Amino acid sequence: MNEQSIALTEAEWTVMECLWEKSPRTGRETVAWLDQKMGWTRSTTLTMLRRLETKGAVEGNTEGELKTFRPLVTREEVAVQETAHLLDRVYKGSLSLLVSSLTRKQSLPQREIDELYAILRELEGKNHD
Amino acid sequence: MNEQSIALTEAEWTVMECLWEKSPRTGRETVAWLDQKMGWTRSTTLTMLRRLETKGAVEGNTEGELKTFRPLVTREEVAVQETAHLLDRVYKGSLSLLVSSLTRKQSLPQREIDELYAILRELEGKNHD
DNA sequence: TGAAACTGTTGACAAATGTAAACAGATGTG
DNA sequence: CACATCTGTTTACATTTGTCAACAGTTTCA
Repeated sequence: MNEQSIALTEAEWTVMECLWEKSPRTGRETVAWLDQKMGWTRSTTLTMLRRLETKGAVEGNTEGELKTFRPLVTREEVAVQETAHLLDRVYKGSLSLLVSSLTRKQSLPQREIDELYAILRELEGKNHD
Repeated sequence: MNEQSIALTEAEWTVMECLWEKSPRTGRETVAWLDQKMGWTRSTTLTMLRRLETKGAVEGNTEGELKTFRPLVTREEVAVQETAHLLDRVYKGSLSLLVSSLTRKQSLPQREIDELYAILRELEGKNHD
C-alpha cells in the first residue's frame, strides 16, 4: 500500500462518485453523467478528471480508441480517511463524542439504533478474539 | 435562532478553538496563543479574526481600550453542522454506516463501546417518550 | 472530399484560502 | 520632547478550487 493522503475537494468527490458507481468510463460517459447530475460543461468535467489524474486518485487509460478513467482509490478508503480526520479535529478522536453530539439535537430512527447495537456486539466479539 | 451555515476553514477552526477555550480575548492574547500553537505571525492571526468577524462567527468589541473578540457560534453548533454535512455527503445520512465504516479497519477501545451503549440506551428512552 | 462533430490538451480567470508586510494613529518612556 | 512600541486597518500575493473557452488533431458523413 502506498497512497498517503488523497484529500478530495467537494467537486472532486462528485466526479469520483461517478467513477465509483461504474468504471472504467469514457470521458464522454463521465461528461454526460456530470452534466446530468450537476450541469457541468464538458470542460469542467475534463478538467476535474485531469486534476484527479494528477493527484493520483484516478487513472486514465489511453490504450483504446477512447481514453477511459478508473478510480485508483476506493470510496471506502477516502471516506474513512476523511471521517477520521474530522473525528480527530473535532472530537479528539472519540467516536462516542461524535455520536452523542450528533444525536443531542435530533433523534435517531429505531432502525439506526438497532443497527448500531449490532455493530457494537460485533465489535465486542472481535475484541476478545 | 438565526445563523444559517457558518462553514469554517481549517485555519479558521484553529482561531475559533482559541476563542472557545476562553473568551473574550484581546487581539494580543489571541495572537500570542496562535503564535504559540501554530507559529502564526500577528498579521495572520489578525487577518483571520477580521475574516471571522466578517462572516459573523466572531464579534469584535471596541468599547474598551483594547478590542476584544468573542465567538458568536458555539463549538457544538459548528461541530454538529460539519459532521452532519459529512454524514450526508459520504454516508447518505446514516450514522450506523459511518460507524461501521470507521470500525471496519480499526477496533474501538472498550471504553468507547460502553459509552456508545449508554448513548443508545439513552436514545431509546427518549424514543418512547 | 470538405465541412461538421468529436476527443484530448492547454490556457484562463475569478473567488476562496493561507500567510504576511505596510502603514497610521495612540501610548509609553528615557 | 522624540523615539520606540502597540494596536488596529489596508493591501498584497501565492495556491487552491470551481468553471470554462480555445485550440489542435481525428473521425465521420453528406
